Amino acid sequence: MTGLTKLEQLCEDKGLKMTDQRRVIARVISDAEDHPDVETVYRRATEIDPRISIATVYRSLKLFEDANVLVRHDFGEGRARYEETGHHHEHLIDIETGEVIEFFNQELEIMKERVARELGYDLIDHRLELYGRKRKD
Amino acid sequence: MTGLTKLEQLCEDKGLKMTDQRRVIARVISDAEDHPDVETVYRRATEIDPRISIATVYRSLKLFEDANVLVRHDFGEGRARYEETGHHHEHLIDIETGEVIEFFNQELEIMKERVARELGYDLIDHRLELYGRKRKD
DNA sequence: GTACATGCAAAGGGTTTGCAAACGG
DNA sequence: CCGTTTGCAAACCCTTTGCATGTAC
Repeated sequence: MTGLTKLEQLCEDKGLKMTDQRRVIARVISDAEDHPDVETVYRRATEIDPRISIATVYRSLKLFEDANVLVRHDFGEGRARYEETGHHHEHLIDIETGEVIEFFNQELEIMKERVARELGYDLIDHRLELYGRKRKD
Repeated sequence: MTGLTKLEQLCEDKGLKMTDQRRVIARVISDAEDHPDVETVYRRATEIDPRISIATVYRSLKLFEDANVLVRHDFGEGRARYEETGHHHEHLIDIETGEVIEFFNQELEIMKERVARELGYDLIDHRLELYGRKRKD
């Protein structure tokens, strides 16, 4: 028996009605090692089950995002990318390949909080992306 | 005699052909205390001179951006905002009012560089935005 | 003069939505 | 069953572009 993915389980726990389409989309995200955009999720989903429309992909991803089981990223490419909610991390984007590298730096986290506080704000969210070129030496 | 704004002067120095429209758009940005989006630049520009189309605003802003006299920002609102190129700073966006507060923190700058280097990359660009709510105490 | 800039409206890319039909709990 | 979800296509928003006309240098 092939169990549910963690994402599917999470969705069920949250009481979301799980249609075949939503299950497939949840699995695609679960299986993704990258940070796929909507078009990519759509492509991968229809490979598994062609009865899925792009509109449903948009609607499901938004639903999952609102349920906090999924995080949407906007890397300034004009389209959104998604990944499963998990441990917090930042992204470094390789400007030559588009590859996305995850990293986490505790000091950076602390400093963001501090800067916001010093400006009189509670930090609600943030965005930190580094764009770099692989060092060739 | 009303002198040229710094931005107009910069554009002329770079050899850009300065039409009336471009001058008005440059002045609008120069006078802006905020980080106006294209629509706002268009509105302010047409108040000064109605002979300006939105297409020209887009084209001029892009031209100025390519000439590095202007910086484009994407704060994830689905539309671009612009500001004059100047001293480097980051932005904190008030999630309730949309107000943009500028800040600079040397430690953060150093750490971004370091993180990229440690991952084997040369830092080419970055994006750091804090989204906060004004502390009410 | 002539290459370049403009206005207009149409096209473009990503995303959302109205509606009737299909479906999950 | 009945409210929800879906597919489809049209609509949307921001931005870009083709073309004929106008203009800075």
